[in-house]
Amino acid sequence: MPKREKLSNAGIVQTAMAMIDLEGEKAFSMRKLAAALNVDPMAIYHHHANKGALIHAVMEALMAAFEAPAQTGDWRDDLRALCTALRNLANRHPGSFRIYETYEKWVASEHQVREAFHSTLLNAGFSRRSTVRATRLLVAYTEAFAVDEISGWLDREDEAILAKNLGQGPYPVTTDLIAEMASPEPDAEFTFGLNVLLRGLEAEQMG
Amino acid sequence: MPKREKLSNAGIVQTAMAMIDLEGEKAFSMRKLAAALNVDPMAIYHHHANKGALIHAVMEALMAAFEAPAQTGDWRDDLRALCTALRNLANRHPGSFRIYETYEKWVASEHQVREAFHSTLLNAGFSRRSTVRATRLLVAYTEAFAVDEISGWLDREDEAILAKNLGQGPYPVTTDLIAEMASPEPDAEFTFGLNVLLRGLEAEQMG
DNA sequence: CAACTAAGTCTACAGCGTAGAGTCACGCTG
DNA sequence: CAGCGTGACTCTACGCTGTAGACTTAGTTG
Repeated sequence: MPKREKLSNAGIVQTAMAMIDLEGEKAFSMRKLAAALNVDPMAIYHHHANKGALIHAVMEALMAAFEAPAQTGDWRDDLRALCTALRNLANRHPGSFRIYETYEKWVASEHQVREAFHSTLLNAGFSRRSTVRATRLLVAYTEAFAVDEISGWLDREDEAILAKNLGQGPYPVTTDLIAEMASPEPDAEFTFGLNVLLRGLEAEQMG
Repeated sequence: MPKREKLSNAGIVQTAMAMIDLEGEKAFSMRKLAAALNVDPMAIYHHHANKGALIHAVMEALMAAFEAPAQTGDWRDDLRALCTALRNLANRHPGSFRIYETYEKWVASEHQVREAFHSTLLNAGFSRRSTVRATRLLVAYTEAFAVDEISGWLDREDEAILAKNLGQGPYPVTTDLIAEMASPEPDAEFTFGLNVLLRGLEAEQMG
């Protein structure tokens, strides 16, 4: 009998997160996780109360993996860096992030992310209320963008299919814009939104 | 034997959407749907190939239920109205919208939504590229905001728990902002983001 | 050594999606 | 009118899921 590593709470979470990121949430099951850990399915229940609790632990680990960039003194650059870090987190953990996007429960470690936005905005002179609202705005945009990105952009093949389907359909304007919609440059797409947001926030900061 | 209404493709989808909106995706199953329709579970498979196809039909119905407001001539007002309509859709169909937010497959009827944004922005004088990008930005923000909203804002009770947890924790700035985070006015929150976006887009329109 | 505890295993159950075969009522053709 | 095909629905059954509860085993402490 080959001696096995002892199960650890964190080890289980790490393996679970890896499986979810690779195969997606639907393909993930306690039994497959147990098989990957070379362990009886029920063994996991000695470390996590049930599947829901395990998923919650994965969410905590996900947000804990956020790496806040150092502040530079330029709040625009800092916010750009923060949003980019969040986007990078999503790309590193697509499956988990997808769950996070519509996760209902409060995840404690996500306050690490909020803290970074809050302090940057307060330092930039935003009011307390605007700081909270701007954070919500920036995080909402970044997360939704990242989820779109994870799901994959329209590629040339999709473009052709789409063109065919929309053909002489009821959406002439969109049909006409198909070429622009098939974007090969997600970075530029992301930056565009960020620039619009920051320009809008500059005005808010003054007012 | 009580005579039953004949099953219809659309009727099934409608019932399924209602169940998902009321109970959430996790609680939804083909067997429960069949029970609600007073029918054998397998009967559904004569109208939809499998559960995935049924969910897809629900997604199509969801986006088809988007009601585009009439254009007024003021592109800012029109974009505001479009985003609000999208937010309203989410609130009317919280469970389905939550699925939509991270749905990977292409949903044909969502082009109805894009079409409205595209034509408004093009008419306002945005370039073709900026039109597509601005649409992505506006839709991303609105959808993510709506999902947050659906999940429920921090209420007074959460606020107390949060305050206790963050107590003298490692997030002093966020802890200090708890009062501002417990928002009783989602409309104001949404409008704040919208205003920032539109101000940022005005600059883009000029440049 | 005995007793307790924690970790892992085994068995079992209800619920899931759905394949495949069977049943039944209807409308068409001869 | 008889026969028959066809499509809608039902029944049974299979493999997968999460997990409760009893059991086994290893390690620690008195």
